[in-house]
Amino acid sequence: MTPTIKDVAAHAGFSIATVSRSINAPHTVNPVTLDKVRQSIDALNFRPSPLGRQLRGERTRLIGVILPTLANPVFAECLQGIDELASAQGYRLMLMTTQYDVERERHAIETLREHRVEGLILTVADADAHPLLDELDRAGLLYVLMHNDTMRRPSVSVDNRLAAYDGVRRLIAQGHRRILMLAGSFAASDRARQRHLGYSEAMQQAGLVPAPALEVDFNADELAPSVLAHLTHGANRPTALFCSNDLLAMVVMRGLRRARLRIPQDMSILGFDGLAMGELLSPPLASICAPNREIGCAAWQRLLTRIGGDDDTCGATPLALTLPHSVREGATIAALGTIEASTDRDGPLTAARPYA
Amino acid sequence: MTPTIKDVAAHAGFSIATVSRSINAPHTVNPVTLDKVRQSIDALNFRPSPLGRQLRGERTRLIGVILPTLANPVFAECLQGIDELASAQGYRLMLMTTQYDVERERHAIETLREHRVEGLILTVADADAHPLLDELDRAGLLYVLMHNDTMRRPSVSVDNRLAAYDGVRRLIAQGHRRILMLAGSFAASDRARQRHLGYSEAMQQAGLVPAPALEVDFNADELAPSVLAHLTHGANRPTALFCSNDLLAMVVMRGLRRARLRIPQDMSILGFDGLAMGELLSPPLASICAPNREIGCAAWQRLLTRIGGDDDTCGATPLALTLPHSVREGATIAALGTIEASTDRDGPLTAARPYA
DNA sequence: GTGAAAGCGCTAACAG
DNA sequence: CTGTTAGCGCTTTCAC
Repeated sequence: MTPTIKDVAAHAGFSIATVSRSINAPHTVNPVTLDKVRQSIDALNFRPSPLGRQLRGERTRLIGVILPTLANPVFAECLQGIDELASAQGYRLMLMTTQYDVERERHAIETLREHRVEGLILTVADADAHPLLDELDRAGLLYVLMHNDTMRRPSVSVDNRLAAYDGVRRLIAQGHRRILMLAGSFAASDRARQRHLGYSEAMQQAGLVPAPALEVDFNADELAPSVLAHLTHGANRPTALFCSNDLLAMVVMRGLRRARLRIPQDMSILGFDGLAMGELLSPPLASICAPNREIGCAAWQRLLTRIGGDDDTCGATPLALTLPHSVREGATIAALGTIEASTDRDGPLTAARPYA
Repeated sequence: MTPTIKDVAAHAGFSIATVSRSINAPHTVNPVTLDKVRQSIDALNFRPSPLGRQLRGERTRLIGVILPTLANPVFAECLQGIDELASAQGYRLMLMTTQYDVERERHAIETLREHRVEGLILTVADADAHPLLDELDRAGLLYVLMHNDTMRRPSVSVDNRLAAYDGVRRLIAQGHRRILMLAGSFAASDRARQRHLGYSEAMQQAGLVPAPALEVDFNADELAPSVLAHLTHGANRPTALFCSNDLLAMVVMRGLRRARLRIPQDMSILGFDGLAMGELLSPPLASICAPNREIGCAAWQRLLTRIGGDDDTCGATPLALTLPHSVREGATIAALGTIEASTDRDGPLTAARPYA
């Protein structure tokens, strides 16, 4: 069916070795020969099979990408970033999703290893204590994490703690004092933990009392009554919500509306992710923005560097690459009419941060 | 590094052939031998390399997926559907994106063919007259289109014309008479054309005059002044907009708001795609829903059937598989205060349709 | 500058 | 039931 190197050799009247050289090291072959070979290649429309090369121990030019889901645009955006660079540089993507299931993570890693991918770009639920990643380290298979917030492994992410801190400070600066953090069912993820830490720090620094993150079911059509009670009842109801991601923020906004709360008059909302879509909402969603596409790009670049052999593990490059976040203003946040809290001991938001 | 079949053979004290058989045809091998081999496999943690198999001409268990972009959740949802089924059935996905660029489509198809994928699932800009697809037909490489609306090729889609027709009828039933269709920069796509046909038919059937689709720049921050003029000026301004996809609808909604138009009081909006996200908007976006995940699933299943060899090209199965659409109610559509048009000669929306 | 031949990991005849 | 062998498409010594 598809022509092989043999066909070309026969057609050109040379050996397969010469054909191979014409492709991989043109300068080592007689220009006249080269020309004939090339003509045969064109005539037969020959393209060398990656399979042969791979088997020969060459680089497979394959990289594996493992994501929790594509339903969250955060990951689709990362993937977009990876794909743009990687495919322009001649690498192919093998994609697998895990639905945050550790067993599927294991399966994906195994499968991709079998396919001899040169490296892995992945997002796992919790990176720090992850036996599979330890195994990758041992096996010498290169990988770069995206979004996972850990110092122990190669990763590209924003500083989730600092980002959350910055965002919550914004809420506080707007006069909010009773601020609650909401998290999805994967509250156990390293990101969510870091974000909660940032929230807590911002609160404490303002003399406020941080609360544990309130877990919200992502997929339910309505907010659970117990959650709604937390958000609406009593004089101590929160005036602002920090949602651990944008999708959650959108679900919460819908839930609040159904409960006849107005946004932002009755409740301010701050998301996390910076989904492009959030800006199209009404009111546009205020969010702590991670540069998702860039995270994908950077992850690819780090992987490529490492594949290239520049093993700078012990060098200057830190394991965790932190990309800058930003806080996107949005009409889902309103200043609290009466500034209840003047406890802001730290001056304007641009003041010194508690940690670099 | 990774153990090969040879290592296992040596470890177990048998030939590689026996090891191979133990894996691929266990029943043909002596139980005692089998047991030993299996122990060696476990001991060495051996997993057969797909590369060897592939080269041997076996099935690669690879399928190629080519999508315009992942920035539009429509395609991410399709991909999700494909991935769920395919990876559960032991197939791997190689993903490439094209940004609607024909040259990249060509490159993607070529690349994936080189990798000996067993089939392709793809969405192209315009399927009918697509030389690359003709070439696939000739070459005998199986493929299934998603979302492309053509009768000439294997595809899974909704009936874009009928769907648009149904949606626009809904607008008409609400009293709207001046309805404009908006399309993105890929107005040339087969889908967009079909949707415009459906729009036109619904209009004409109600005695209204369909207009050409108004092209809108997707990525601009604001609506172009010329577009805005169309939408707002004069007594003949439209009261309802049919947007050829949901992302466009969202951009348009934002543009209208910035121009101080209220939705739906000043303008009704109907989208197309049924993005889950649309329901989280405020007001929730009315949309013509395509079952995107299911389209992905169905495309995979069709491909699998064809790979399986059941070449029913000449059989009963029609080339184009049409999945049912639905019209999602949403608060972006309001009934027109004064029902200007009682020209609706066709009674309720459930009446006979112009084509099956 | 070119060709012959080995071998990557595996499967599938074909012998034994 | 098991081993030997050839060969998938390719790169790469090693001779010539």
